[in-house]
Amino acid sequence: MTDIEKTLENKGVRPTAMRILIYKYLAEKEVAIALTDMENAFSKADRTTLYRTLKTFEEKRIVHQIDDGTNISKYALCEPGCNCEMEQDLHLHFHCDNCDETVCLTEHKIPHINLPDGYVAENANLVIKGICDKCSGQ
Amino acid sequence: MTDIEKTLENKGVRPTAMRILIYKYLAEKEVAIALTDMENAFSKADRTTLYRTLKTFEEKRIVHQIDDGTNISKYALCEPGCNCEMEQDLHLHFHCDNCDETVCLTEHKIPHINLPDGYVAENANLVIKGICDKCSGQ
DNA sequence: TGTTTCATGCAACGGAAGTGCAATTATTGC
DNA sequence: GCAATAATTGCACTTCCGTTGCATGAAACA
Repeated sequence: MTDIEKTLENKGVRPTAMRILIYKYLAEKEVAIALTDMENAFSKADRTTLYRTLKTFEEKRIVHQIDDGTNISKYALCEPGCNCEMEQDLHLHFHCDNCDETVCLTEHKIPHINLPDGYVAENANLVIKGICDKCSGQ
Repeated sequence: MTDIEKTLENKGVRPTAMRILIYKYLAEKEVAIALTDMENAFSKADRTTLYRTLKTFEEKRIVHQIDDGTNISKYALCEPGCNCEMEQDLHLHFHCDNCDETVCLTEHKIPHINLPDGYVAENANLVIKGICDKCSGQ
């Protein structure tokens, strides 16, 4: 039983062949992945399977969904021990307008914001747009 | 010539009847408006006209686009004198998970973030999700 | 082994964004 | 005012993404 299988079981999802492949794919990518990206990477697999796998992973806190302002949902693996919903684990994301890739900046947490009376915060999403290190470096 | 017509002309768009109506609609709403909302409000007008008007307004800095994580683009009037792209005018948005409305919190600016080397920030989007004052008050 | 539960694949739907083109309206120059 | 030009609006259509229903297949369980 591999590490990935253990991880999946610990999170409460059955480690099927497909899911292990998808997990591996997400693990080796350093950028957030859209459903379309997965379709291209797994041309044999069905769209729905990929979709539902991502949803399952999200539900079980294996990945977190990222909304980078492109109106396309993307996903990235959670850090070990991350509890996505907790304020201390909410990190910001960077979207490069040049290469169109989105990355997690996990070490940059979203600062706490004091809201007006009556507003109750439950989640937060901060996306910085600009040019990423790879694109600006050249 | 009304104030709205002057505003539109100053921003470089011809103040047609349709555009004045749309501007008024946006002005009297306190929440961010999606294209679908406009369709319902202006059942006589064509979707494309509304769509393109919003795009024109956005281009001319009359409205700013808001991405609240619902994967539906919404729009709200810019504050007078606002230059949406400038860091000092980037305010945060609040999306209520109960009533599904999104509001600008213009007095709450997005805090400056120090990015890793090589990353160049050009824009930022911060959305807090939770329960708004109207929904939590009851 | 038979039953149940879960995962996968196929087909289709619906919503939203976007585009091409024709028709209409406004603006400009004469 | 009138023709020529440019901008705006409306209609039809396409594309893309997210999502769901249903049938099949594989795994777990009794």
